Amino acid sequence: MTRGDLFSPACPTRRLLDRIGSKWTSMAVKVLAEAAPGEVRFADLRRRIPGISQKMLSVTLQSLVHDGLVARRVEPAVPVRVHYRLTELGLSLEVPLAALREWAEAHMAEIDEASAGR
Amino acid sequence: MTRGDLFSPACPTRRLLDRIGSKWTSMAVKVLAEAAPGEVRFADLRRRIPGISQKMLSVTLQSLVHDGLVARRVEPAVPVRVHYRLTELGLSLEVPLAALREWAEAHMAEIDEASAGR
DNA sequence: TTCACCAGGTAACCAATGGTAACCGCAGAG
DNA sequence: CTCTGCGGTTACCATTGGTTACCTGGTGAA
Repeated sequence: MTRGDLFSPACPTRRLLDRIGSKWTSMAVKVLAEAAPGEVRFADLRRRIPGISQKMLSVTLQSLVHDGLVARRVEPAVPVRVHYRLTELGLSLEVPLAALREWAEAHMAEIDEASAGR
Repeated sequence: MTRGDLFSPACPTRRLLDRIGSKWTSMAVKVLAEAAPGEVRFADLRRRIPGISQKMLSVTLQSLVHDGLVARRVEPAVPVRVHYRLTELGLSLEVPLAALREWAEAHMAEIDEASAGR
């Protein structure tokens, strides 16, 4: 359907997953949630998310800020410091997300087993 | 990293989201969960997931079966009928997923508002 | 006979995602 | 005077994900 597609206004879940399901978002949210209600600086986030590049961290945070899940605070210090923290909305998302995380930690081994099995 | 990349063995959440976060998986799981513990046939799924193509439903179901979240049963009838249902693992995933769905239904409007705002 | 249905498979294409590398200005350390 | 760290941005590429379109092969309906 290349056309207008008025469908799929439905399922907000998919739209949510489109936002938080991208490669690095869940890890960023996790790190920010662990630090909540404190803030984390850009470079700290980078260190705590192994393998992420500056660009990807940047765009990931931008989208989270854009969606109102993360707040960005610029400290006008000498080399400018930028602090990130979860908003209230972000913190509320943390609840179901933590449940999903627990499930993942408990059951991903079974998925791996099934995937490897055949 | 086109190379081996030994990093990111961590965060099972991201690996989970890599699997269930793709465009159609969440909707397929939802439909199967609504029908659980009953089964749903291919064409029924196709009708209940507006906009999905045959191919995408096919590959989506394949990956779910591959990951052990969905079971596939072939009924050797005249034009062969294929039935899908959530496995126990899939059903257990439904719990945190339902929580995420509830969050999405309750709060996506706020995200939309924030996104539209700027 | 021709059509549509069933459950897919295949091929080709296109857009979006993700990744690498380089660059920016500014500061303090050496 | 050069190097590093800070918080990005930009340009460029490769890979992936998703899409349309067409194929199969057997069946019952028109």
